[in-house]
Amino acid sequence: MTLGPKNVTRPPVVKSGAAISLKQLAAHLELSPTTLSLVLNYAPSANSIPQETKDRIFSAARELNYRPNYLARSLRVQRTHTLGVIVPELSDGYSAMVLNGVESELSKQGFFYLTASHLHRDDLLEKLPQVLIERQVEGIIAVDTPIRFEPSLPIVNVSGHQEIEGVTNVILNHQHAAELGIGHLYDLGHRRIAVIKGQTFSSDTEIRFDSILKAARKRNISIDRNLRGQMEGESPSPEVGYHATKKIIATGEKFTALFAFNDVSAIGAIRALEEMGLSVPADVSVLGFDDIYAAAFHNPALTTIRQPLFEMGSLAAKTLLNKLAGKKNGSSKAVLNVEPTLIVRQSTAKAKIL
Amino acid sequence: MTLGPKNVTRPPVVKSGAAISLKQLAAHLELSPTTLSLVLNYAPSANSIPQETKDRIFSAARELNYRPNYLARSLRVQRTHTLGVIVPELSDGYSAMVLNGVESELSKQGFFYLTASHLHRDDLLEKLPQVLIERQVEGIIAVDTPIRFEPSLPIVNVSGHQEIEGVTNVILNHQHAAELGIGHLYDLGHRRIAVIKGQTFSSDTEIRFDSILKAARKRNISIDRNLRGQMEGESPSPEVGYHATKKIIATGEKFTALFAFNDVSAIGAIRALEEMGLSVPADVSVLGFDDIYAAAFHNPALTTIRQPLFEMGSLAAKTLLNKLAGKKNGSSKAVLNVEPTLIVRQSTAKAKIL
DNA sequence: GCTCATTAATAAATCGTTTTATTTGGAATA
DNA sequence: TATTCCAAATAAAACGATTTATTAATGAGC
Repeated sequence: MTLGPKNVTRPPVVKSGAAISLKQLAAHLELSPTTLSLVLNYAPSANSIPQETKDRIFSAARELNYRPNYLARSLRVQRTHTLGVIVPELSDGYSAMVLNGVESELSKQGFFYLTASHLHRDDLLEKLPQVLIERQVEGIIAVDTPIRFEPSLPIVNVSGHQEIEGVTNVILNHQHAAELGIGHLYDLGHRRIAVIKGQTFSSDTEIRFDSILKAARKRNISIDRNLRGQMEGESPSPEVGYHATKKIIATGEKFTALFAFNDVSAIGAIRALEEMGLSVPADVSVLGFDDIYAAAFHNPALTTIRQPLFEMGSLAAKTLLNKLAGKKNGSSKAVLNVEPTLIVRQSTAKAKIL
Repeated sequence: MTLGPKNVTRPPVVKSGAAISLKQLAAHLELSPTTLSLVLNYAPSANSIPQETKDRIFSAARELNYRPNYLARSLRVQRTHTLGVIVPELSDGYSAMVLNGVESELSKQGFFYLTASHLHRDDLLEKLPQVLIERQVEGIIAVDTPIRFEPSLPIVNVSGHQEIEGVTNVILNHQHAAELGIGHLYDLGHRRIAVIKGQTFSSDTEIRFDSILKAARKRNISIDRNLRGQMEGESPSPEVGYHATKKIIATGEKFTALFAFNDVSAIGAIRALEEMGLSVPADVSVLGFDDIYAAAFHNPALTTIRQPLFEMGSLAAKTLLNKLAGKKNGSSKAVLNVEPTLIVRQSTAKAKIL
């Protein structure tokens, strides 16, 4: 293991020099801006221009480090190659993962994006799309965010469940997810299952809960009223899962498994259970949702329903870019489904006989 | 707990209507664009214009939903109110936290930002600043990212350690951090301490390691060569900490405490230790770094050196905006220090007698 | 009745590109 | 010799705003 030279400051590779405009470059070459523009953009009409002139232009552009002003170009060609992305907030792992997928796709296609967080605030939910539109984004990707405006440009909503003209929703197959989760617990012998429901502001809250109830009913399991927890508060920390679980325990109702709304709340739930002297998974199995990074390395490692968040992000981006490319003709689906996966780790085990 | 109506699609609040330009609005009012511009921007020279006319303008703008085109305005006034932010990647919690702080400050001041990930790739490290500059960002915030270009605009580097003209580095007081960490372990009686060193591409790797050695030496502790682990590979998962720890254990050299490069690697380290039948903290104390969300809810909860990542992000943003505002005069410090905090949780305990 | 200031507005230039339409000089054609 | 065509380039308009300079009409002061 070599330590290597420390605090190396590599010589910068790119020389700077004040920005130079096309007009200045043209003056320098004693040519018109038109000619330079045609040549530099490989316009078809530039093939009447002799190679020698082209070479002069290219090499001067390189030497004087000419960089076209994207603002001016965008204004003229009416395309910004920029999207807006609206998320609840950046800190919660979920958004960051989706964003990661979005970025990976956009960067492939030369697009950039402006990020904005709405923090669940109504005023921002209304204002942010407006200011993004002022900034001439070509489309908007919303992540777990309610649409409070009439879309005047293409929109893809990750985990959106509203049916709105012009909005494509990228959503998880929740029925399948619930089948996987409840099926897994059922197969392990669990019959008394607690469920933690998400915050009211999460788009997936209702459908996830309903799907779970349905999957349970299918197996003749009913989720006792006392075993239904509710996540409350804004915090994106495990605390909300912790408190919800404490409340369930306080009812005295017995259960052998707990299906959390997501991994973060599952982690809080485990803490609450262990504080009460209950061991996971020996006494109670805990099932998470999402499969965030922390899930695999929690102790015990979380069994969870994986949402392909990165893929959902890149799918959203891909879809939006397609919408932009295929003007009009791409009537584009209103819903795109992605499939969940059951990831079995250490937080679930055979049910204890009550 | 009420379930509430499901799948509510609230009526959109903002009506759309195709975008209208200033010129069109002016035509509609039978006034010149100049007049509208002066009035709408509250220009001083507009106070000769009678209130009645102003009212007509304002109400027409509202009714026809006039939104100034930010591109056109930016081009004219030569300000974009946009920054570029370059991060290694988005998924790793660290960048997301810093970004969160950046955003919170920028949104206060009406700025937006374009995010770009360099993925530790040399070509991107050189290209990204260029394309951001083409897009007329007014400054760049780099996060844990080496500067490979001569700065032609204001730059703030979070966790940067290169001394470059025009670049302000926001850095943690590593000497203090090391004192806190080693001091804590020392006070618990630990004398044989393993240290996991960061990946070579992390800006903080060298200084953090050196500071730790120095703090140890000050207490007459030397860190055995066999107890120096190295994180290897690109992955932002705990796996790299896991493997580094396995290697240390394999040397057979005994130790009672381990100081990890960060929380993610600390989590991997704990897994490796437990796999070898060593209990944390009973047999080995593990100390993390950063205090990411997962730290508090890991099992055992991580004792860690907290970096105020959110604050570092907002400080970086604030500093950059100040640089932009105070043209020339703000000779602006080259280094801004922020202070670490020791957060004691459950992963450290009194040293076992060897 | 003349000058000057004020009010209410506008024309035109500008930001840095792209694009359409036009010009220029020479060579080929009839 | 006049016409047409082509190569090589340019002028000017446009994108949608802001800003500087200018105008036209009115009223005040002497």
